[in-house]
Amino acid sequence: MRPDLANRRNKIRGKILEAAILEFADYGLRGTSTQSIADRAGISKTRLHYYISGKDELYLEALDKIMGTWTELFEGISPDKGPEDFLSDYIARKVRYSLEQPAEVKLFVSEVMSGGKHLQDRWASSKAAMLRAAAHIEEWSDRGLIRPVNPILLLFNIWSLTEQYAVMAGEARYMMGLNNDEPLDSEVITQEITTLVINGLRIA
Amino acid sequence: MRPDLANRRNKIRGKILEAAILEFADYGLRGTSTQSIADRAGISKTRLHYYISGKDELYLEALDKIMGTWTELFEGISPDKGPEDFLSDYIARKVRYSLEQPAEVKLFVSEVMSGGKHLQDRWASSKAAMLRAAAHIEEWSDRGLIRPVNPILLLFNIWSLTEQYAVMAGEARYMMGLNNDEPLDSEVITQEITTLVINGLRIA
Amino acid sequence: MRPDLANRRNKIRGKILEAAILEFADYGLRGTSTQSIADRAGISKTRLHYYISGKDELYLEALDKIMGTWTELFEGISPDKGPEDFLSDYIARKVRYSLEQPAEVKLFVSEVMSGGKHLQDRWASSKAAMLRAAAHIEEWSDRGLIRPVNPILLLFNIWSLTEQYAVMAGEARYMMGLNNDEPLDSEVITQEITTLVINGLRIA
Amino acid sequence: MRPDLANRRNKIRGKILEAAILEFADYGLRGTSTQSIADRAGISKTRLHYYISGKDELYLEALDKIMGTWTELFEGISPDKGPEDFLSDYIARKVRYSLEQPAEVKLFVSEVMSGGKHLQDRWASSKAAMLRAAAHIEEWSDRGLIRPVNPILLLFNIWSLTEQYAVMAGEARYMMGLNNDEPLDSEVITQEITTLVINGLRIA
DNA sequence: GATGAATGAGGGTTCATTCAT
DNA sequence: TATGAATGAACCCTCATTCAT
Repeated sequence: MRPDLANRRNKIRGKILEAAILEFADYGLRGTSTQSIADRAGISKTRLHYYISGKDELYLEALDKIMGTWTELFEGISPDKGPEDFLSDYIARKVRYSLEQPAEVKLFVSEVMSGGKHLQDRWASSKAAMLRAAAHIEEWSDRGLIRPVNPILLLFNIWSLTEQYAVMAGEARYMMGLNNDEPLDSEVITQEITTLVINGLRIA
Repeated sequence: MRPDLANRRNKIRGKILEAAILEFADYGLRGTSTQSIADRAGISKTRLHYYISGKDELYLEALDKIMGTWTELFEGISPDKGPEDFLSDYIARKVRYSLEQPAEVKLFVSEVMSGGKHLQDRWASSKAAMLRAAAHIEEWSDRGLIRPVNPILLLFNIWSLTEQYAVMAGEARYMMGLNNDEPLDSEVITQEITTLVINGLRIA
Repeated sequence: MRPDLANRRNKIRGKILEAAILEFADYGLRGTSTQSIADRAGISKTRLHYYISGKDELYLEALDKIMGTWTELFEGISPDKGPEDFLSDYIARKVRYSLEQPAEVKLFVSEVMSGGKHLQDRWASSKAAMLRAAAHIEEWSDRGLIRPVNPILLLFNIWSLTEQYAVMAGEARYMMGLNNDEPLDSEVITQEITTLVINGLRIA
Repeated sequence: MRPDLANRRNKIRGKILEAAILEFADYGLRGTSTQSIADRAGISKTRLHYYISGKDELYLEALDKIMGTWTELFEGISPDKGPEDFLSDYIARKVRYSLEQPAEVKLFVSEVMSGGKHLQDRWASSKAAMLRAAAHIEEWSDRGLIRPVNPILLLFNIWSLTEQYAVMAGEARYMMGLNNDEPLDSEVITQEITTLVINGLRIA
C-alpha cells in the first residue's frame, strides 16, 4: 500500500537492530543503555523507543536473528561428500561469519555467559541441527572414516575454534602485530583450523 | 588479636571478590550493580562500599587476580619433555581451571569482548609467557617433531578449546543431557581436546 | 509554536538559576544539594536534572552571570566628570545591586571564601575593569583632586563598604531594629558611604 | 588530678577546633564533612567523633570562640581619649585580627550569610558592646568632634572595611601582585582604612 | 582511650519508559 | 511521525554517627 512508508520504517528498524547488536555484543543486555543504542543508530532516545517495544524485546529480536543464522550455517552442506569436505566447508563458513559479523557472535556468547535464559526456546532448532550433524559424525566414525570421537564434543570444539576469532579479535590482532583496522587473515585462520581438525580426526 | 582482625578483613574481602567475580562474569562491568555483588556476598551495599574503594577498582582487582592465574598456567611446564607432554599438560591444566573457576574465565572473556581497555597494562606479562611458548612450538616444528604450524594461532586455538567449557558450560550440559548441577566430565573433555591437538599436529 | 517551547524552557531554566543562586548564596557549592535547589524551584529533583547538566555546571553558570554584572557596574560611568561624581555614582550602583540582588553578592563572596578556584578564568575582565578605574584614581590624585591614596585598596574598600549590606543584611536589620521583611534604607546607606568616601579622600 | 590526661585531651580538642574552624571557614557548616576536619586535624574520623558530640556542636563551639574574640576587640579601649585614638586603635586591632585569624572572620561571615540562625543567642553581648560604642560615637558627634553620622552604620562600615581583608585575602593578593604565600601589608592597610575613616568623619 | 566495623539516610546522577504535542 | 518534557526507580557512593572490642 504505502511501500515508501513501510520501507522507511524497515530501514530505521534495521539501523536500530544493527546498532543494538553492536552495543549488546560489547556490554550485554544489562550493560547496554538504550541511550547508547540510540546514539549509535544516530537517532534520539525518544525516537528509538517509538520504534521498539522495549529494551528486552529488542534484545530478543537480535537473538532471534542470530540464532537463525546459526542454524543456517549447518544447512546446505551435504554430508554425503564425506567428513573432510563437510568439515572444511563448515569451518570455512563459520570462520567467515565470525570475522564478518563478530558482533553477532559476541552477542550470542554474552547471552550464553549470562545464563542463556533467553535462549531456552530459541535453542531447539539449533539443537536439532547439531544433533543431525552429530549423527553424521558418528556414522563416519562407525564406517572407519575418522577415528572414534565424541561427536558432541567435536562440534563444540569446532564451534569454539571458529568463534573465538570474533570474541578475541582484538587480542589476536595484538598478538599478531596487526593494527586495529587491519583485518585478520581469514584464509590462514581457516586453513589452520581445518588442518587441525581433519588431521586430528585421522585414524591413528 | 591483630591477626584476627586482619584475618576477618581478608575473609570478608575474599567473599566480596568472589561474589564480584561471579557477577562480573555473568553481566560484565557495566551490567553488574554493586547491589547485586553485595547481595551475593550476603552483606549490605553500604558495608560492601566500606570494604572496596569503588566498583571499577574491584573489577580491576578481579582482573589482576585472573591475569595472574592466567600467566601461572604456563609456568612450571618444562618444554624439554617435548611437545606431547608439554601440550597435554597445558591442556589438562587449562581445562581443569576452566571447569573449576569458570567465572574467572568468563570475566576475562567478557572484558575482552567489551574492548579489553582494562587489559592493556596487565596483558604484557601474559603476552611474554605466550611468546615464550610460541618459540618452543616453532622450535619443535623446525626439528620435525610436529608439522609446520603458525604457533600463535595454535596457542589461540588451544586457548579457545579449553576455555569454551567455562563459557558454554550451560549449553554443553544441555547438549549432553546433564542437569545443571551435574559437572562436565573433565577427563573426557581433556582427552578429546588433547587427542585433537596432538593428532592434529602430527606430520602428515 | 517553537518560540513557545523555547520560551517555556527559558522560563524554567531561569527559575532554576534563580533558585540555585539563592541556595548557593546561603550554603555554598558543597553545602547546597540539588534537592534543595529543586525544592526551591518547585520542581522534582529528576526534573531539575533534566534541565541542567550537573550541579557544578549550574554553579558555574551562576558565577558567570554574576561576574558579568560585576563588570557592568563599572561601565557607563564617565571618569571625566571628576572623582566626586564618579565615585558617588559607582557607590550608588553597587549599593542598589547589593540590596536588590543580595544572593548574587553573597554567592560571589562565598566563592571567594572557599578559595576562588572557579574564578580564576572569569576574573580577568573584572580585573581589567578594576585596573582602569585604579588608573583614573591615580590620575585624580596626581592632579590634586583627591589626597594621595593606594587606588587598589580604595577600590577594595569601596567594594566591601557596598557589598556588606548584602552579606550582613540580617544583622544590619537586627541592629537597626527592623523586621526581617522591612528593607534597609538604600538612600541612607548610600549617603553614609558616599560621604565617608568623598570626605575621606579630601586633601587634608 | 590527672593533669597529663586533661592536658592531652585539651591539646587534641584544640587541634580539632582549629581544624574545624579552617574547614567551616571555607565551606560552611553544611559543606564541611567531619572527614575533612579529621583529615586536617590529623586524626581518624572515629577518633574525632570520640572527642566531639557532633558536627553541629563543634560548629557552635567554634562560633562561641569567635564571638568572644569579637566582643573583646571592643574592650580595653577607652573612649575618653577621643574619636581619633579610639577609632584608630579599634581599626588596628580588627585589621590585625582579620589578617592573623582570617578563618575565624570567614566562619563568622559564612554563618551570617547562611542566615545567622546560630547567632541569635550569642549575638546579645556583642550587640551590647556595639551599642555602647555607638553611644560614644553619638556623643562625639553631639560634642562636635566629628560630623553628624549614623553610628550604627559607621560601625558596620568599619566592620566591613577591616574584615574584608580576611574574606578577600586571595583576591587582594592577586590584585596587588602578591604570591599566595606573601602576606598582605598590615600597616599599609591599617593606615589606609584609618585615614579614610578619620578623614571621612571630619566636619566639612 | 582508641580503633575497625557497621549502618540508615542522603548525596548527585542516569535509567527505561511514558506523556503531550 | 517525531520531539521535548517528565518521572519513579535505580545507579554508585559518601554522610554523620554508633557499635564492639
